[in-house]
Amino acid sequence: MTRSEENYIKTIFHLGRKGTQEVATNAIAELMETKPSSVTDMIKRLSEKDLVNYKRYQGVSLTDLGNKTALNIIRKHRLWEVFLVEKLDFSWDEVHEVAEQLEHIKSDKLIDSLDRLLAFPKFDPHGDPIPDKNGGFKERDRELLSEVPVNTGGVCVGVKDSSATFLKFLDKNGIALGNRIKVIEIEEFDGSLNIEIDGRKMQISHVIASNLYIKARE
Amino acid sequence: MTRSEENYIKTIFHLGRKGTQEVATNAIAELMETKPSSVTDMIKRLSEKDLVNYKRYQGVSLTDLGNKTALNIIRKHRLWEVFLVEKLDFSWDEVHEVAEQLEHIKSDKLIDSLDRLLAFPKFDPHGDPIPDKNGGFKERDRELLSEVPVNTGGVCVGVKDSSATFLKFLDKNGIALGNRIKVIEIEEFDGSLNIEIDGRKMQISHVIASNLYIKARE
DNA sequence: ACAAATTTTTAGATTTGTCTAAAATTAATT
DNA sequence: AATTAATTTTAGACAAATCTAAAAATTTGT
Repeated sequence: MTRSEENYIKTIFHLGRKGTQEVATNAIAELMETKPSSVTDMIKRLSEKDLVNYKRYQGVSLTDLGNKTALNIIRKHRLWEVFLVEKLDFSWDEVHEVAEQLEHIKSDKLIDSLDRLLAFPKFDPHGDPIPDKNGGFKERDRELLSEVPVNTGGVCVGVKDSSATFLKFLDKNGIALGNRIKVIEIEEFDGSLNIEIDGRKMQISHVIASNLYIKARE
Repeated sequence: MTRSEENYIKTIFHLGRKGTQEVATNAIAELMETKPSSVTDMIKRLSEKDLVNYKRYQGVSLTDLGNKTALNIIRKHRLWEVFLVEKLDFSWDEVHEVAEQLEHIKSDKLIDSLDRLLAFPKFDPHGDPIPDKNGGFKERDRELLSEVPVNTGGVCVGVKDSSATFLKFLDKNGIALGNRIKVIEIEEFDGSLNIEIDGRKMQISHVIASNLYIKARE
């Protein structure tokens, strides 16, 4: 597998999660910042290799092999992210770019040893689950902060948007994974929330709340 | 810099160390297991980028920029080797292949943090020196075991041949960096050596001795 | 349902890095 | 010094991955 093929597989995986639909050529092109015609070319190659199911004009989906491949790349990406934060003191907004490179390194021994060094972490620095060697992982029970009613709350366990911009904003406002968050009031007018976070009161916009996951209430 | 360009620069650097001569196209092709015509093509590209000095039919040498580039790649390669051995329990014959991939990862912060994690090592697992951030490094005073006279010795500090085959042979015979080696007798007939290594007596061929470095006698 | 808009694919070109085969240059040998 | 041998370069071709521009298929809107 070339680096480029791996990137396409990964993108198709991420787009495939959302809806159960086939993934559109244009969606892939947009996310990868490339042209639809390039996507079509690559899809054909991936189809030859039995990594995707493809019928002209009908979008694309991963085969079992493609799915397994995607999970392996994601496993590597997320393990490297943990490594960068835990061992090299990277902040959570700095890890993505480097992990994008490291995820393509080919060595089973390397990744298994890394897993061991990190004590087999189950989640990456953004709260996303890390697939195990066989591609298995359990999506943690969680819900968006914007979805819970007033007077409930929970521990912050992940972010939906993991862009550097959003993560830096959270840092600046002292919001991090592990914080205990409780919704005090929801503003009718613009949907902004008054919350209590680790004892401290603050107000956040609806957009912020809709990108923060808290552990689901049982 | 593309991966391929980096590999050429690295190869030219290694070949350039040996003699002070310009490096021959054929030598590069042989070491990289590619064709001379491909080498010529690439040399032209590197020349355009001011990484090598090149005159047709006259061989090639690194510019200052090329040299700096080479040292940076070698720094990364050797730091990753230390990481693999120290943190991930790789053996010294397993590190090269993976380090060949890792050396191309682009992130100054990554490599500086790695350097710190490893406590700024000065030598890699084969005893080769690790250049610092500015490309500076001191070649350790050392000599080949095959060059020292009877009854002298020293600590084993490096290997000349770092192929997996040779390293595995050393493992099998209990020879490792840090061992104290003394030459007891040199066989006239085939140049093989009777040595004492960490108290234990053994015989090694001339070829073996000419690939083991010991710390130079003052 | 049919025209318009959108999406997707094809066709042909480009860049990088490689190759083979042939030509040019340099080195070696007698 | 002239011929042979070895090395190096050129010329032309190819695969991977991309692009632009145009054609084909699908979806949308009225």
